Amino acid sequence: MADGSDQRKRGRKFDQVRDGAREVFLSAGFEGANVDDIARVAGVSKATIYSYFPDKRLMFMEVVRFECQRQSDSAIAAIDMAAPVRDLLLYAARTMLAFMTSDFGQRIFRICVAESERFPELAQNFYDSGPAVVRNRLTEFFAEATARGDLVIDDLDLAADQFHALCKADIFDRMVFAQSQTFTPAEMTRVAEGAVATFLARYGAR
Amino acid sequence: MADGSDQRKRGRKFDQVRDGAREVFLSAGFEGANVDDIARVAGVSKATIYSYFPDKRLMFMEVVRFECQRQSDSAIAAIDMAAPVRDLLLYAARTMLAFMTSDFGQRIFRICVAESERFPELAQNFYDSGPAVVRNRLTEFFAEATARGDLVIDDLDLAADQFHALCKADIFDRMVFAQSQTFTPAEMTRVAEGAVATFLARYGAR
DNA sequence: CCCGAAGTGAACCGATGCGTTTACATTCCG
DNA sequence: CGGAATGTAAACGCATCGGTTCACTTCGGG
Repeated sequence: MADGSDQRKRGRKFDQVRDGAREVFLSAGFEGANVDDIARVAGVSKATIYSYFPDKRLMFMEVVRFECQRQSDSAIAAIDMAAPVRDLLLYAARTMLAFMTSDFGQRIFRICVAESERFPELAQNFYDSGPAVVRNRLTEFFAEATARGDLVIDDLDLAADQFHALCKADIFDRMVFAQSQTFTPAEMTRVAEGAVATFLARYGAR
Repeated sequence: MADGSDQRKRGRKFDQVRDGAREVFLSAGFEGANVDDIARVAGVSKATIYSYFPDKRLMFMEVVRFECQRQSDSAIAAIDMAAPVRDLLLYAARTMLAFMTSDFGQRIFRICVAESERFPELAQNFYDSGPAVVRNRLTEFFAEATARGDLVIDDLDLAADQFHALCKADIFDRMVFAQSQTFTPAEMTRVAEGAVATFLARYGAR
């Protein structure tokens, strides 16, 4: 209800502000982001910003909330429950790798870690609105595949976590410790296929 | 040479300063650390600090350098090349998990991620002075075990990375996204044994 | 015991950055 | 058109924090 597009008290430039804030926060973190920069990037005056948000902290929280919402909406990526196990796993591995190595994935991860003291629920909210959805879907699939006899899994949660972990092998450490930002398709294929092979060696039906 | 204990120009309170800086930097990060706090924690005046270090940045780098050195010295933990494969893997898994979940491990990881822009070589130096040592040792062991016929590994590096990744399953996400700081022995045993089981399912000789 | 080196504590400087204010412009809508 | 809501630009107050200075005290070796 309300006035048709959920504008409430937001002025005409609300989206500009939020998008500018998103860009600056994402690339500089909370502490590193400068409100004057946000105003400049958003193409808006600082007074306008402060007419929307009482302070920088709440502005940050709104950006995060909105971003989690966006992610949540798009994370409902269908997983074809009937697909062959190996195909599905490979698809899931590639999807996770693609997100993890994406610019957004890297930045949001860094922010979650860096601001975990200042914003304790940030990381949890982010995780719940995306990665957790995928993980639950995967667990669900594992349960069905186990029931069908395609997989043999005793600890479903551990299996899901192991698969996720296997997908990060090599790539993750290089991202964090060697500041590699880009990875070739070949590198990602090697890791994804390796993850599937190891996972199936343990949990595949003989 | 020099004067017996490598004191160079360092005054009597050099260690106090470095230890205080270590404590504050480790718990607050570089930006979050306040020089007056460091002085207070070190039990020293600010002027003394600035008689040792030209600025905060170099003080931070000295702390990191020293800490990497310490880690490097203690990371040469012996790995018994002749031990049964399963025992060795379980021991390695427990060791990695213990470090990763330790207070120091968690803090240093957070700093590496948070300050990677400001100090690009920080993460690399840290990694090289500890985790890389263990990883290389493990790769070496895998090569020998493969030569002996105890393991069947085609891509040694990927195998090492996968093992490392498997050891972080579940635990890592809970640390980063749910801010869990402590884990019960049972939780760590579950993950460690799961990692070894999955790894051997793929790479163990039949 | 003496003297120079090391350390102290507190005030101070300058930069940065959040948030406010004010005087003015633009936009929207009846 | 006309007035109210929305936005602008720039200056300002104020707190924080890195780094300096200075007058004074403490320490330690000859």
